[in-house]
Amino acid sequence: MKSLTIGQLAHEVGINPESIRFYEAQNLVPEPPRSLAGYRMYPLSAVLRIRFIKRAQELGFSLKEIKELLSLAEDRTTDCADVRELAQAKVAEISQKIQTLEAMKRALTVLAETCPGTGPAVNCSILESISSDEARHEN
Amino acid sequence: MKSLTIGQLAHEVGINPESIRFYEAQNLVPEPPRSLAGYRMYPLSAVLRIRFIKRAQELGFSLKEIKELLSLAEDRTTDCADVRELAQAKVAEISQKIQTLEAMKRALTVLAETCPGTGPAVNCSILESISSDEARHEN
DNA sequence: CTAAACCCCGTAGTTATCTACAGGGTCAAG
DNA sequence: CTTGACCCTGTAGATAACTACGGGGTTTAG
Repeated sequence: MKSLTIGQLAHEVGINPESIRFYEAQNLVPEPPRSLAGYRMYPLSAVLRIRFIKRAQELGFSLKEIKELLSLAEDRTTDCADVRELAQAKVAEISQKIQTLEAMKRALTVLAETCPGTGPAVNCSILESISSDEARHEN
Repeated sequence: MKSLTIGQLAHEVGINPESIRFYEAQNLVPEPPRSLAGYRMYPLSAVLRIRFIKRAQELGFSLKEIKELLSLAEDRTTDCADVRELAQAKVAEISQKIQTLEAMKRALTVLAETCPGTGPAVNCSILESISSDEARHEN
């Protein structure tokens, strides 16, 4: 067995065939050769490519960024620094998101703690606080 | 001046009129009375309501959740505990997101540090690692 | 030989949160 | 009384990353 149908490939990597076609349409996966009947016949290397995509997604890269990573990976003249730059930019972006979430969490935790936890909500401190706080950006 | 046109209200809270109509369509803001010409005429309290929405968004609530918060806030029989529960659930959700992001950040940081930072990317450790790592979920 | 399970293409729908038109009416200033 | 800034409705587009569907052909197991 030298090649895989789209279904076999999808099964192998744990996504569904439609997603693979979608990746193809987005130029993340090259168009594979076709069988006589027009079926996509994937080389085994396609498994690696899709795993790369999935792993990069887990690391927080968007498909657009993954496309960039893939073309860097394919270009023999790419310098490591280019790749590292993308990685570092993504780290910075993730850090920023974390900061924002931490700020939201702190603010909400304070609210939840202030709430008496029982009694009519008419004077619930959470609702009051949401109503009246002028955006205290802690980030 | 007892009421505001949609443009005045929008200006007052710093969003644009289209968003207010959108909130109305989503039942986050009640339909206001209309002028003879059919213009929306908002009571001053609409300012508070939209500020509530904005503040809750900053705290990480989705519009759907905000709708829930608003109806809790309006229902005189609501108990504080119901509100606190929503807040705590949101704190948990945010914590989870933070954890995921922390894991992504750690993994990516390791990659970026391992990368020599120069030289051909053919054997760039980042690309290699993305290719071969079997999803090491650290979360 | 037939029925299930697969594949094809193209288009449309999903979720969230708006934003942008198009094609009209209205109001205030000069 | 005209011009520009506003308002109306309804529909479509933006973004991400798929998912579903309709209406077909193909392959394979029994």
